[in-house]
Amino acid sequence: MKKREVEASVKDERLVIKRRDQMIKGAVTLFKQKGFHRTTTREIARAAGFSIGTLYEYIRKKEDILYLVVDRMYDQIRERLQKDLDTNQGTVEALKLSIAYYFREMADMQDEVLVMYQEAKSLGKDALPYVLNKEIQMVGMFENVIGNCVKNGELDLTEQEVKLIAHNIFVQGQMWAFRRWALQKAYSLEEYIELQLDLLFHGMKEGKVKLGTGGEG
Amino acid sequence: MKKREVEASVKDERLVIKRRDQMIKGAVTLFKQKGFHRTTTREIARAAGFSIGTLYEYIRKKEDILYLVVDRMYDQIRERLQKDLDTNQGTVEALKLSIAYYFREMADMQDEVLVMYQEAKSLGKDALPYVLNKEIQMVGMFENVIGNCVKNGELDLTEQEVKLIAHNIFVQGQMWAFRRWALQKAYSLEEYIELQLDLLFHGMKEGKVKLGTGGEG
Amino acid sequence: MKKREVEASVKDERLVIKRRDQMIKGAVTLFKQKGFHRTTTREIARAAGFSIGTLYEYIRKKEDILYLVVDRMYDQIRERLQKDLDTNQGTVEALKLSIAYYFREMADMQDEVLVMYQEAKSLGKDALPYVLNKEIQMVGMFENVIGNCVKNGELDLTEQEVKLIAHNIFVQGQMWAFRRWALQKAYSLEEYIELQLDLLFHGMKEGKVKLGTGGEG
Amino acid sequence: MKKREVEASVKDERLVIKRRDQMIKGAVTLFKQKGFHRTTTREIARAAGFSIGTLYEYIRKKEDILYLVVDRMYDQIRERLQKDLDTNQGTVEALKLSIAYYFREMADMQDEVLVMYQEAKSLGKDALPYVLNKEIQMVGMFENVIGNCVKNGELDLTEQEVKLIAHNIFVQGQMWAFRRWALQKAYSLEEYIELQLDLLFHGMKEGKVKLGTGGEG
DNA sequence: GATGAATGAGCGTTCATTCAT
DNA sequence: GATGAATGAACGCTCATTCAT
Repeated sequence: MKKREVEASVKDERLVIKRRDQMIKGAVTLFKQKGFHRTTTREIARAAGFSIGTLYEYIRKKEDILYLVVDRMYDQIRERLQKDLDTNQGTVEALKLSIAYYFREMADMQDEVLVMYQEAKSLGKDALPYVLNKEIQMVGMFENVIGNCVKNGELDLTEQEVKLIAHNIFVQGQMWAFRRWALQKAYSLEEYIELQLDLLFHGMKEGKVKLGTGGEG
Repeated sequence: MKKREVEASVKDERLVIKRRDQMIKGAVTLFKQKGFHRTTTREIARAAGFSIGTLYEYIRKKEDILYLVVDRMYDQIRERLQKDLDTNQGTVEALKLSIAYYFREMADMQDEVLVMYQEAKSLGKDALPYVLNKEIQMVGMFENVIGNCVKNGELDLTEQEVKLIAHNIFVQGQMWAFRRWALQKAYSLEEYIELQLDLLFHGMKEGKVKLGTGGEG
Repeated sequence: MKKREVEASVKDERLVIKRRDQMIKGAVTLFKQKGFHRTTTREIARAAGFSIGTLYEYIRKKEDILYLVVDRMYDQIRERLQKDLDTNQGTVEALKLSIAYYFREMADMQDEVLVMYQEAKSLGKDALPYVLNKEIQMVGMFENVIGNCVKNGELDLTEQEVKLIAHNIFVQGQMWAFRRWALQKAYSLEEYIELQLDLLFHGMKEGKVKLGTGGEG
Repeated sequence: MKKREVEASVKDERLVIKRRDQMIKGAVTLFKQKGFHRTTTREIARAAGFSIGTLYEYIRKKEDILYLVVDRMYDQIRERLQKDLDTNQGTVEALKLSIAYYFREMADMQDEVLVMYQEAKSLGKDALPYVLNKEIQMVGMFENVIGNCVKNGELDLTEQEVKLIAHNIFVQGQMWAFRRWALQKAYSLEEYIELQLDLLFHGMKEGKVKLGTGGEG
């Protein structure tokens, strides 16, 4: 999918990038604090260090800022993840490390993750698909590494299972952020990672009681 | 936690319930389409079938509507879940049925779940804790049934594991709604349920290749 | 000037009077506290002890209530004043007593006076002249008693002076209320009365320095 | 007491003053006609010659306009008065001129005075004391010049009398405005001034009839 | 005669967006 | 290229008034 371009009146490409950096930096801070809707364009301009007039030289609508912010976030996350997964040799051991790495990255970007998940719906009909596509790509990255383990014979999973596991991992990374109010009281990040990994790989452990005999089979 | 009451000017309790039903029904539809912030009070009134003046006879602030919506959802979900879990005998087999039941219920209330998930943060400082508390209670319900399986000896899990599994189940129920754009293309609901149950109970199945040499055995 | 009638839907005259009494009593209290504009018709109805619907059986517009209230106040003040002045024999001594009496009455009705003076302007084009007429009548009462003193030869004043003195007295009675924030800190009511009387009758007392020769040359 | 500042979004001080001038001018006219509460912000903006949006670039709340209006009036009156009183040599003759000057000024600002007198109570809890303080200062100015006459030996008055006379003068200046409906029919301004001055300095003139003998004892 | 639910015009205020300088 | 004053549509909310019961 082609990158959705945000139009700027200013021609100087270098300047556009610089100003948008300032803009995004300011906007992220504000969105974290008060959300997209409660943040005014004036506030963003001020946080970015220039005037409201200047702001509008680099975007067309307020929503463009949200898009720019979300786009940047995805790129950051994917970039880090990519770098890690590139070194992944397709073993279960490496997979575990990658998942743990991903969980830590997401924990590191908690606020950003929250912004992304709560405000993305405010993106217009043209920007949203583009953003969703980015997420599909990221899930795809996990599908690949898990898929490699299957190819290696280290795991025995159908394609459907692989896909769903990738989604689960992806969501569990976000969970740490969007359920922080519950999870972060009960677990340290490392405990969370260890437990989730264990559950991912082994599921719920059965007790010694025989299940077979009666049940509802 | 005491129920946060939304004040109405109208005294007739029956009428209050009826009008709020209309209101909630209209609001859910609108919130789903455009989110809480983009929905105006006039639109909600119109969707509910009465005037803006009448709307404000039944609430005090726009946010009250969101609270009412979210509160209603939680109550519905919990009520249904409660009813099901009450008949749960604390066996693994029953647990599976309950999880499947929960997944189906959540799928049934997709729109509501989406609203809940994306707009809850717009609730004010007094309503939010109340809502989070409701979620804790619901997660607690799963903790209990899983805990019973542990007591029975059918499952062998620590308390921490039980808690996290409950959270995972809870989130996976929501996932079907908030990741519909990906999941519902790839799976039917029943496939989703079956796969998730399998993963929950058995984790990723290992292949025949020996892993042993290094790792954590 | 004919009494401006406020129309009522209810026919029973007795009831109209009774209900309006309740209404006025409640309204005065509220107007004192928050003024006419900040008081809602619902509040007045509640304070009066009946429903908003009933309120409108006895008036036509909110402004009618203000008129009723102001009208009542004037009647009260005038009635009291009348009673006193009726016994006035037209001597200076009696005039002083009447002025003092009037000052005390106005002090007694401070809140009412404030309402009258701050809200009367909100009366419509038809009610205002009627109310102003009442004030002219009251000022006229003072004009009469002062005029009597002139006729008696106890005072030597032109008609114009009499009229202005009557206005001054009238305003000085109100002053105690509308400048309470300054006067009531500096004087007790009796001090105020004594001082004002002295100034009214003798003006500023000259010192012993000769003034005569001619200007300040 | 520190000046209560009304915040403006616009930075250009010159412009702020200019726009507020327009605003105050328009607002006075409207407040005079219909009072503060019945005047809408849109009307004020229109009367000032700009849009509602622009209006709010120069104030924060509707009440700010009232404050601005009242503040401006006080400043104008005091400034003029100050200028006059500064040249006052503390003689009775000069005092008379100053009072006459003050009466004329107040007559000149009738509309403003009316607004001040009737709407000041609508000022909020923070602006009101500030405004009352201004009035105390103005009354204080009269206290001073009268006090000087006492020091000179031209007048023989206690401190309490001086204070009350100052209040009376102050109120009589306003009277011409707020009782215009009666006074301006009966007197020309100059007549009013002459009569009031005479009454202030000499009180009611006694007739030739002996009062002493017995009175109404 | 009493009620109170319903109405909707109208309020104060905000804020994304424009455009002359 | 930068500025910020100006704009006005649109918002949340209030409340005088009506009218079916």
